[in-house]
Amino acid sequence: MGRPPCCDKANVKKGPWTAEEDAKLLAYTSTHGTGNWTSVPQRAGLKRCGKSCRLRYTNYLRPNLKHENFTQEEEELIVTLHAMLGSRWSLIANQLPGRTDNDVKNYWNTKLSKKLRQRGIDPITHRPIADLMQSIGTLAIRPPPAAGAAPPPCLPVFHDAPYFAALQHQHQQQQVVTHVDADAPASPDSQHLQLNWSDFLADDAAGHGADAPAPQAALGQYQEGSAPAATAVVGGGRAFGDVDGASAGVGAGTDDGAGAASAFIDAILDCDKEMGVDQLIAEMLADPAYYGGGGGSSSSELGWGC
DNA sequence: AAATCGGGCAACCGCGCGCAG
DNA sequence: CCTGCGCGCGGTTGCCCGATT
Repeated sequence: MGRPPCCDKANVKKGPWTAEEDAKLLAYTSTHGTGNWTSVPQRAGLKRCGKSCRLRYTNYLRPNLKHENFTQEEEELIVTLHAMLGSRWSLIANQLPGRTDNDVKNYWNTKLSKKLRQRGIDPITHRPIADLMQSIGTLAIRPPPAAGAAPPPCLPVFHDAPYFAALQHQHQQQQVVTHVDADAPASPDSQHLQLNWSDFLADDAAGHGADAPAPQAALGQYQEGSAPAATAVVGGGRAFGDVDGASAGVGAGTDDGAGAASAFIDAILDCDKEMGVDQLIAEMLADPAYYGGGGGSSSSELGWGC
């Protein structure tokens, strides 16, 4: 499936770029700009796929790119944004001047995720691994559905009132950890920046509790650009979506049980379109309640870095 | 000194989305 | 409305190089 190759693979060079190729591409883009990438190889005299040219330019040749190591502040920002956005590397990279999505992605995969694991934090959900295991155990003891009932959903069923109540109570104790203090105990403490997603679960319950049709309450708050609602939505969404294993599974719950998880997805998509994610991120980062950069804790106080 | 291993990073691949015809 | 195309994204691969045995 998918679109056909953008170029004749038999006649294009692959593999590492040479200095000569770099010079040709740079010379072309500096005089003609980066318009139609498919025509760039031919015009620049390169036997490369246009896609390859674009990648080389954006990840390596583009002006103002930083090639030095990531700073402590950048590390913290990446972890914070990953907790909010997940693996949306281009959005994260947008907040890091001079960094590309590939840079951020590689740095996360090779360094930051390992750092988090070493601190006992799941790099996907940003929650303590011990809490995650406890959550999985709680889900596992849920009674099986009655005969003839719909197949079990991939996600917790939020309109199942007793189950929801128990789950909500449990998650009130759980938090999304966005910062790791290398010198502190692994368990989150009050000094660290934490994102509570139980708030969103509460919104979800209030908005469409036992049999309400749609998660409008939480979604509405998010669309207004409210930092607390938005942050809580993100935290809950990541937690459930990734525990389940794939984002596709988030929407695979029961019809009216989409609840928190689907509200999260809808909210993200709607906000991307309607208000621009950059603006949202800026608002969130400006709020000291959600990111220490606005005041409160400095990098040194957090002790980030190993 | 040679072989092996593992980390880091550049590059590739497949897919979704938006747009124009 | 449908189709094809270009772009951008996230996931993955594979090479390079330093560390270790």
